[in-house]
Order: sequence, then C-alpha cells, then structure tokens
Amino acid sequence: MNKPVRLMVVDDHALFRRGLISLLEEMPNLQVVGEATNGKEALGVFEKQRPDLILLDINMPVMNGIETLTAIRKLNPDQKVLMLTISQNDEDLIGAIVAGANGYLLKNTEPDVLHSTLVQAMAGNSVLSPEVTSRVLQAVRRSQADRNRSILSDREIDVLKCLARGQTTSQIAGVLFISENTVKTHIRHILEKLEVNNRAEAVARASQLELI
Amino acid sequence: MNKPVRLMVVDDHALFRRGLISLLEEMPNLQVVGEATNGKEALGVFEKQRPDLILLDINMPVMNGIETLTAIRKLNPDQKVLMLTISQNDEDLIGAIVAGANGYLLKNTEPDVLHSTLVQAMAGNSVLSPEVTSRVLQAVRRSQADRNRSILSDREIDVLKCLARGQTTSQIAGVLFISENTVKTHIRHILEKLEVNNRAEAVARASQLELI
DNA sequence: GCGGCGGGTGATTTGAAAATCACCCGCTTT
DNA sequence: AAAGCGGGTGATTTTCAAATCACCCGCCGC
Repeated sequence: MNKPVRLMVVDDHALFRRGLISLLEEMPNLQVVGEATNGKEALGVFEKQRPDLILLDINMPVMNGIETLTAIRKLNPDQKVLMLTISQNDEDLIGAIVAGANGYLLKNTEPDVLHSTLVQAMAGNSVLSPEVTSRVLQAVRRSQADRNRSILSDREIDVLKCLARGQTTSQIAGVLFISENTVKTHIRHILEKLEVNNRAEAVARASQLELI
Repeated sequence: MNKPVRLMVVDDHALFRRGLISLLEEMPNLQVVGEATNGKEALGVFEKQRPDLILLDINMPVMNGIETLTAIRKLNPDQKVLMLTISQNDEDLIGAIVAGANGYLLKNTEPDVLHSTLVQAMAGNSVLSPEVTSRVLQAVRRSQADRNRSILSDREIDVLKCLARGQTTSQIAGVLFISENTVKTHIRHILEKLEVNNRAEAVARASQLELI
C-alpha cells in the first residue's frame, strides 16, 4: 500500500489555508504535513518537513510565491510545487513557469478536480487549470509571432507585400521609389531567409507565418 | 435538455477512427456527425456538417492536420478543433498551437478522460494531455530564456560575471584586458538594459534572469 | 588632501546587417 | 530579334549596435 502524499500548503489567508487543509485531509492518500503564511516561513517549514508536494500561493507578504519557489528550487531542484492562486495575469503565470512551477492552479478549482490534479502532479505531469491552459497557449502564440516577425526587415516586408499583390519587380521599384536591382536584392534576401525557391513560395510562406 | 455535441473525427487509420467513433457514440451527449481519412476530405465533410468540435489527427497523407486546421480556421475562426495524435515532437505541438488548435490530446488518453476533456473544450477552455502540458511549459521556459539571453551582449555578460564575483572596475579591466573606462561604459549599458540603479541590483537581476 | 571607488556624460572606432545599385543569363511572349 | 520578366552574382554605401576610451564628480577612508 502506498504511503499518503505529504503536502504542504502556503497561503497568507488563514481561512482559505485552514479550509483547504481540512478538505485535503478528507481526501484519500493525502496528508498535510505543514503549512505557512508567507514565503519566508514556508522555507523553514519546508526544510523541516520536506513534503512531497507544495501548494503555493503567489500574492503573499514578506516573500511572494515566485520568490519562494525560486528559493525552494535552489534547495531541491526536483521538488514538486504547484502554484495555487487567483492571479491570472501573464506576468505571474510566466514568472511561475519560468521559475519552474510544476503546475498552476486557480482557486476556483473544484475539490474533486484538485484531488485528481494532485495525483497527476505526483505522477510526474505538469498541471494547469483550464483557463490557465488557454492563457499559456496564447503566450506561446505571441512568442512565436514575435520570433517570426524578426525574420525579415521592414523593407523586406514592404517588398513582400507588393509581391503578394502580384506586382512585378519593375512595379515594386516604382511603388517604393528604389531601383529594380534593389528590389531584386531584397527578394533574394527574402528567399534566403524564408528558405524558399521563388516568389510564389515566399508569399505562401510569409502568409503562413502571418508576416503579411 | 441540451443538444448533444456534434463531433467530427479525422484520422487516416480506419480501425482507430472507427473504434474511436464507436467509443464516442456510447458517451452521453456526444454525436459523431462526420468522419474523414485525410485533411482534404475533412474540409468537404466540415463544410457539409459544420460540427461543434473536430478531433483531428496530425500525421495524415494528402493534407496533414496542421494544414487542415489552418484551412478550417479560414472557413470559421471560432471552430473548436482538438488535435488527437501520437506525436509529441515540439514542431507538431507548436505548429498546432500557432495554427490555433483549442487543444492537443495524445492517443493514450483514457476514454473517460477524453469525455471530460471534450466537455471542457466545449465549455471554452483549451485542453492538453498531461504530458503535453509539460512540454508546453518547457517550450515557454526555453522561449523566455532565449528572450532573456538576447538582452545583453556577450561582452556585457563577461563584465557582469566579474561584478558577480565582487570584482572592482579596475580588477575587471585587468581580467578582460580593457580599460576601466570601457568597463564603466559596459556597466552603464548593463544598468540601462536591466533597468536597475546599481551594480548589486544588476547582479541580482541577472541572476534572476539566469544570465549568470 | 589624496587615493580608491562607483556613477555619470560624451566621443570615436569597428563590424555587421540593412539598403542600395550594376550587370548577366535564360525563358517566354510579341 | 527584341522586350519583359524572374533569378542570379557581385559591389558599395549607410546605419546602428557593440566595443572601445577619455574625462569629470561625489563619497569615503586613510
């Protein structure tokens, strides 16, 4: 028979923390072995109890959850930590992920869902509340868009837009007030950077990358 | 009483597809209204049936899942599409996310979990298989690390590492074979880029960003 | 008062990417 | 045969960030 999962709960709101602990202790295979009201206190309790899994709020006085996570990571890089917060802002979310959180749960999580989520986390998976998953995917999209946008220079984008309108080298030169040879050089660089072989492919590729 | 969710399943493997459909039709509040073996065929079925939710494989002949998703997005930007695949490689995962997938599920998903996941998706949330969540978080970390790494030049990092060792401007100049004034200029730029006011803050910030 | 230190302003040089242009060739159409 | 077009090679200039350095000032300790 497996030993129960040893949990630690860190939250500055006493009613929430105590209520959560009460719920957790009613759940099968879970045992709350420690609690703390802020990050500083959490580090002490952590050193003493060495729990299997930590539920960690973000907005706390003295030392916030992300700073606490960073400190815990230094003490034990493999420690499982799930953020449990009301915050859905990107700075907190990305900050927690980058700091190495194994999960990010919102406080609107239903108790039975929390239980299965803890089981998932103990099984080695990262876990997110549904709304958080959506935000993370948005962040991935933005990041990729930024990266794509830096492939071509502004001038190259200008030329590409003209190509997309079906304009010839000569017409593009007229539109942009540069010589045909300059347009051709820009096109050459565009083909190189997008790793394509001709103008049509370049336009398709740029469209795919949402550059035009 | 709510109408059942109208699903469409796209997968080139007949046994998997038919088996999945059989499972789905036994689940409450779900109705499979269409199926296809590749992306091209899927577009035709999609136009005809206009399902509420599409389960879409990635590796398919004729037109892969990501290309199909992109085409479907053009037809209906709000269409809910979940990838259902065995692929865990980052290119497929990021490609699907960027193309606008509402979720990315692996074929090792248990049927009951699949059902609740479909309910989540219909409720407006993005959904990921547990293993995929971990990969996405890793991708976010890498992306952020890349972004951080580009803040400072190599030389500035050299100077910062010396600062972290507690070296003075004069000592750093000796170590790097440059003049004190050059060191000071690098430090000025470091303070500007990290948006801090002095060396100690710079070292703390850089450590936080994992630049040193 | 001087030396050592950090913080500040300003300047010059360097290197690489961006932006520019000339010229050549093959293919297609007129 | 000539014109128009796309694709190719090569060159020069411009721009900007990186890297370099000089000089000044205030504070602190000796």
